[in-house]
Amino acid sequence: MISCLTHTKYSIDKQPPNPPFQQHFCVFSCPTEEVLLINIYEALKNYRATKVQKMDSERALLNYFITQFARIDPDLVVGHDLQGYQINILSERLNKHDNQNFSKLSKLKRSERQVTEKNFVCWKIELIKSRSYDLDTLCQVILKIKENQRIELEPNEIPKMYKKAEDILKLISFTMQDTAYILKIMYDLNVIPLALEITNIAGNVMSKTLMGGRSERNEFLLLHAFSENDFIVPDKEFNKQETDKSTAAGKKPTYSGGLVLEPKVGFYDNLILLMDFNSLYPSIIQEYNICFTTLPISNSEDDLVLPDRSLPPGILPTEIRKLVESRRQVKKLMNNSEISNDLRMQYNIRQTALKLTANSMYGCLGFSNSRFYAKNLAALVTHKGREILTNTRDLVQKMCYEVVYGDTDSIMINTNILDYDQVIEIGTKIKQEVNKLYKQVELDIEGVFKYLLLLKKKKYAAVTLIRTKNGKLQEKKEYKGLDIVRRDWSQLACEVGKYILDHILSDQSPNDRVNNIHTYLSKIKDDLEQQKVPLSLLFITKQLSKDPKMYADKNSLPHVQVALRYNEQRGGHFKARDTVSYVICDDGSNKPATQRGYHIDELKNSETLKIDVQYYLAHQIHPVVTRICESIEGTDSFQIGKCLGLDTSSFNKPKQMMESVGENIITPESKFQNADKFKFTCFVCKKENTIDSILTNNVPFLQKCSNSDCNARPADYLPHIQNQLVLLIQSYITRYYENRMICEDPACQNVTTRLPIRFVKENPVCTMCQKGVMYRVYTEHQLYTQLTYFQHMFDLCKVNRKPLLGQQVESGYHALRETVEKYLNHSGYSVISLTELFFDFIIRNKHPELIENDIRQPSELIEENE
DNA sequence: ATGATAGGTGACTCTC
DNA sequence: GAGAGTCACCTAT
Repeated sequence: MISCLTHTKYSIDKQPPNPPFQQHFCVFSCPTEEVLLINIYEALKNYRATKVQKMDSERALLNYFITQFARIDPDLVVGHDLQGYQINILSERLNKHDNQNFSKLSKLKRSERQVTEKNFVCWKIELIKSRSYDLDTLCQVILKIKENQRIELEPNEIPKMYKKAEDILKLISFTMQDTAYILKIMYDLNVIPLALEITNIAGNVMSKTLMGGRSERNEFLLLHAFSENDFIVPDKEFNKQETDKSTAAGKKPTYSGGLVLEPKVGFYDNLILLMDFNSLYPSIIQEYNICFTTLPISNSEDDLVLPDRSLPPGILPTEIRKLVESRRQVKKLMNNSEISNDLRMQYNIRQTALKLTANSMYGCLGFSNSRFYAKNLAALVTHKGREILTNTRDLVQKMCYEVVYGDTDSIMINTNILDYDQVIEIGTKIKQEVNKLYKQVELDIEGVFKYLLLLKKKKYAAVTLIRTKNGKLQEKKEYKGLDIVRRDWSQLACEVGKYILDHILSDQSPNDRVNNIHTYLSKIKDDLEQQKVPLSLLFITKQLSKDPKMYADKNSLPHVQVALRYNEQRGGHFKARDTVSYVICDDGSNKPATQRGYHIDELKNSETLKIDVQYYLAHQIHPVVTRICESIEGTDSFQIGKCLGLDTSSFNKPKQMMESVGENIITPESKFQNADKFKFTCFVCKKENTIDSILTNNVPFLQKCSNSDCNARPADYLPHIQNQLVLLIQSYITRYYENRMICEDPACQNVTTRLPIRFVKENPVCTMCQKGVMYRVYTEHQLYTQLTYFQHMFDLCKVNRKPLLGQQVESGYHALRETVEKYLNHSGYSVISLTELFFDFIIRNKHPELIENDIRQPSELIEENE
């Protein structure tokens, strides 16, 4: 069966026509002539939706189609999965019937030497991102049709549809409907206008644009540019690289790329400023005049010499400049409020095409099969990119702002404040400072995060704030790199993960957050066990990177096994670059989960297969949720496993309470509320200065004595202050080593400096009342907090709005901070866990001189402490 | 055959 | 069995 829609006046540079097509037909023949469908002609008489032709044989069907195709003589043919499937079937059937009219269609075959006039839309393009690219999914994603609105038949079901006249009519409807969907998808994506714009920019052949391959477009653009400037272009074969034998998968990078800064992992509820360089690589090429005409070309990554500054702009930078300038002009035209929507759309497509072209220039420099391959140029671009990012980070840090992350062309800055406008102000200041250093490269404010959960390099979630036209702040969630944005995790795992993230990225008490999460997980477990979860949420989708038959080791690759079996048993046609969806089932076997993947049709047609609930709990939901909650207090892998009803016996023990975890959530005010303030006497007036922050009434304490009658500048007698600081710190340390312990029972109040022998769990039992547990009067934690407080107080970077400070004052603070840090670095507290500190207790127990004299039950010592 | 590299994760194999 | 090394996928930029 073949169905076809045609439009004879389609404009490639205008909005899609309405109605979408003018003529239509459907032609079919029955697979076997044994089936006598007496009533089919009768049924067709009443079918008015389209013109239907019933042919007596496949040969006649093909003849009819070819005649119609020749009559229509299309310039553009649109289909879904044409290349590699539909066209192959057509040509195979034509060959089989040795059709004399074959030549009329020969233009279909790319192998023909004759230049093809037909343009086939085969764009696999970057126009959309989708979990899968089968027609059903595309209809849902692009046309927004509902999940079961379109009927998709299993390949093996189709022949059965020819046994009844009413089924044939259904089949005709389905096919016509699909044809209309395909056309609508192409219209909605603006495929042709965009391809036309790109083609006009690059100066290549439009059919090649539609066939994909950026490197050829890039090649044409440069060929035009070089010949206009009277250069001799490189021979097509000149740059041919040795074909890498392991091209399929084992492609190793040949030079270094972008720099990714080590993220300061955690949850932030301050405003975070996101800044990035606009089109960094195109800007670098212009900034440093990187071109084939300004530098020698080599294949060595080490040749990183900049062009002489006196050289005139090269061809490559000039071409990029033209693209960028055109785009700027088109965007200006686009924002004119007086133009029609038609024109605005056209401008928008054009500026998109210009951006895509400018951004693809760098990639082609590093592409080893490009005619303009120049590895050293590509390496120089990325080298400069790394340098710029590093310098920017250092500069921002020098301005006393905390950089928490950055990737290739962006940095995230923790502003430590909550006011949106102030953050924008800071961003503007940073922007000005950075942009002083470059002519072309330009840093800009990209956004402001209200919340940020930073998990790993390239993995984070955030709530962005956007200022709307009426001045209000709008929130928008963003997820980057997390499991929940990947198609190789089931939608169930993604939705559970998203739910939990949304709870973390919201105003809730930490307690409510964790409780909500745990309750939700238990509910999901119940839903899954009671089969309340829709099957479609359980699909796991993976792409075949090569033809399924070409995999050497398919045992651990479920999607490959499913594809092979489906092709073999159910008339499927999975091939290289197709996506395969499968579910993990309990099939009664003991095989590993990787060998229990099944296609949805296999599950539906089987009475023995069941969803493997355990797999989804333990290998889909658990890892996804655990990773998201990694830096959230109050839950961990063990807890999450328990909620999901997993066997937790093999899990790692629950994490030790670490002081550093969640530090970002605690404000300095609450953290240091019990710490002592810093005091020093003025060298001149002898009055005591009490310091609780770096500034008092916006005046730094090193600038002015707190005694208003005293005119001394404390910074002038810095050594005096330093010495007082040292004595103070030493007094705290002495207090810690006094080892004074107090009984928890207020009625007892026993105080001792000797460690009792009897312990209950980790706690020593009071020597006096024999009941209460004893605690240190001054703990290592208190000492550590005290020292950290001083460090914090002398740290200029912790001040949000720094007034202008003199050099002497600034270096004074620096010296005080260093004094504190000398002692802090000596302390093991920040690196040693509490467990090890308790071990320290035990060691002391083995020194008799430290132990109470009245040892009555020495055996307990061994027993308790072993 | 048809821009690039950086990075995380799961599953397997091999080694000690 | 822990760990390193490999492949396969998918994503960020």
